[in-house]
Amino acid sequence: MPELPEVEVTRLSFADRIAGARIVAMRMGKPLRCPLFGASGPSPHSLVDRIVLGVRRRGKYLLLDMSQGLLLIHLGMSGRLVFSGLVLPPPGAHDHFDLQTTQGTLRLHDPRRFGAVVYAESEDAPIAQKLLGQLGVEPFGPAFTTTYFHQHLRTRKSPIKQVLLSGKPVVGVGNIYASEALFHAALRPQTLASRIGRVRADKLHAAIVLVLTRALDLGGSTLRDFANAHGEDGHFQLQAAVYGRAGLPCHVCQAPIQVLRQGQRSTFYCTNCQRP
DNA sequence: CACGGATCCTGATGGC
DNA sequence: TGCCATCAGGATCCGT
Repeated sequence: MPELPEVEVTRLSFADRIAGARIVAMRMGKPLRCPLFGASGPSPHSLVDRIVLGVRRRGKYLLLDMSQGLLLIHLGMSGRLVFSGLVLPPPGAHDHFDLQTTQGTLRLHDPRRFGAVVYAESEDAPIAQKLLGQLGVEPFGPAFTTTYFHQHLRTRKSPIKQVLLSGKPVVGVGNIYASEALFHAALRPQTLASRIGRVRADKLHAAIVLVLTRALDLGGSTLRDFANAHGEDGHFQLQAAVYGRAGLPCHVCQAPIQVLRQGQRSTFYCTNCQRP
């Protein structure tokens, strides 16, 4: 479900409410992408009585800082977090993690189980480094400059759509926002990244920031089931220019939006507005 | 090392 | 209605 805007919207929807809470209990359901605790890690019970200090985000990971250690939470394709001060209903078949605190319960619902909840002693711990260490720069951070972006693209031989999805130059751009950013930059998704010159790289850089910012403002995209931790839908999908619009007229030129497969993912674009 | 493909898992949808 | 194929917001692993 979640690309960077959805993850950030989720974070904003419960960070203030959980900060300062004391952990009362924890429950795990079916296994997720990574085991919660490594072989030599603490027992689940040992999280009890730790204090939640706050929630940060790195790429598509949420980092739940505690008085000792942190939890890395990833929503995968189908994950959704709920945080409620009320008593939650008994966990369903796809509720794989509950963190009960003095201020409410955080619950991960993830039918496909591509998500992850992982404990690490610190951000420098091996497991945290393995998950976070290779990530590209933050799109809203100072390291994401036009010069850096252009230099990175020059080294990549793949189509630009796949380079964006790789998360190497910049994190947080997933399948929806990659198509959207390329549309706003007037770039064909098949264009080899290495063939993109400075001017168009700068344009794509601006398009990425613009699209992610707009999606954040609109509360993310709700395609099938995304909701923030309050249970509220996002609205970006209502104004997507190309994503999910195969065969429909381009809002700019009326030509039918095309769809193609790149790396087993659908890419949407306008042949007329976007050039190789 | 960089690339492309297969893979993890469940549910929704559409064609026959 | 049932059955099968395809697709879905992500990331990792494994050949080449």
